[in-house]
Amino acid sequence: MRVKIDGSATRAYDVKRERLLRAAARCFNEKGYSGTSLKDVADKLGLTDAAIYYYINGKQQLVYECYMRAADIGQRTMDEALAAGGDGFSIASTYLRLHVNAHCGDEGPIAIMSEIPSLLPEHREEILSRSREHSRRFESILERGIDDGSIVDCDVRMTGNAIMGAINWIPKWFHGDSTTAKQVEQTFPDYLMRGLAR
Amino acid sequence: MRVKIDGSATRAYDVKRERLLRAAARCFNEKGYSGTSLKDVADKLGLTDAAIYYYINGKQQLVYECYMRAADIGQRTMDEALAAGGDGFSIASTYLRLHVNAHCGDEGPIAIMSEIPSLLPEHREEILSRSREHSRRFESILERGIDDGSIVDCDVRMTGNAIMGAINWIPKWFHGDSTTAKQVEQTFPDYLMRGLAR
DNA sequence: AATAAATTTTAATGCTCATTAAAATAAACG
DNA sequence: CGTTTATTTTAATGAGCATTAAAATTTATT
Repeated sequence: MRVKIDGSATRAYDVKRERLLRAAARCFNEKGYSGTSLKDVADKLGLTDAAIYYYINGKQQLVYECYMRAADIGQRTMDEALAAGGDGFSIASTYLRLHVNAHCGDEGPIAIMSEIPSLLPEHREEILSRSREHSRRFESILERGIDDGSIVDCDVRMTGNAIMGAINWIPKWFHGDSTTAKQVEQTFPDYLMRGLAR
Repeated sequence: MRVKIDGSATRAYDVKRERLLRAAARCFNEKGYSGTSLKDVADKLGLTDAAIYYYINGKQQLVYECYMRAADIGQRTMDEALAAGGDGFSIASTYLRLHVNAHCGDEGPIAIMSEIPSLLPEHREEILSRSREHSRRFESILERGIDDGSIVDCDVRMTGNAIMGAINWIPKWFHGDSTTAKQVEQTFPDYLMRGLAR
């Protein structure tokens, strides 16, 4: 295991570690946590399975960090959308555009939280709570839109579930070609938002 | 292994076998194919893992049958919606209602095809082809609606992906309480269809 | 180049879990 | 009851895979 001296110490290491997280996220999204062997992940990087342990503590740590990274990105996306301002409808719209882009764009694949039950109890609690917080924030955007008249009256919990589901399912069929990526980014937010418009 | 004499021979056996498929589908939906051990499934039935082999040939056979069952139900749902008739919009609407109900209603959990890569090659081909066929049929309903003016002009491939994703994700958060089931059945088709209306 | 540090590999180890065969129990039937 | 048939369990086998330690290799430093 490596010890970091200071923040600037090891750029190369950090880059490779990030690459590892992305490769893992892609594998997990495609074949599930348990369906992915460390060899699968290592193969994508041209490494041996054992080499992964130089960057991370084990497989559980790997999902955990993938999920945390996804939570971070989701949170940032939400912050950004709120900062952009506007009525509820346009905030939600901005959020969707950014979030779809996070899945399909160059930021690389972000992990979908499809196997919470496979997490270690101590991780599960934290991830689940962040995920719930994220849903709650999205629902409150919908509520705001309903209040300001920009979004049609609806069950925000269920509608939120529908929208998030549509997005979370993307990695199941989208495998990263840039033509399709553009289609997704243009179509998804449009369709999902049309269902909310008054 | 059991040999069936004739169609009517063993009612009890068939019932238990069906129960097994449902228990497996629920487990697979929650924890993924590889994340589910035969013991997990057996526990839900009050059996030992080995007992499962009395009903089915192995774990691969189990997913295969779960996925086939899902494909059967999806196909029947689609047939029914088409038989009900109407313009494209109302066919799509009927289909969504039936399909959401298949996930949340008493028909029990139906497997979502979230781990195609884990299937044996000979199974994968068949399941994948049925799944594609199903998508194609749904897209053609959307096209029909666009032609007859009941559905807004859109990219049917992407819009179909969005709708199917929203539905496929349901089992990730819905765990079978009947109050929520009603909410889903009332809200989902409504929201998903509003995005298609002209 | 010589040494030190960083990175990766090889080669075990052990655990989980699917699978199988044989034995045990339960149900049906005469 | 006793005997056959159906169902389930116990116990053993073996494959796959995460994990670890030590060795080998590559990269940086002087």
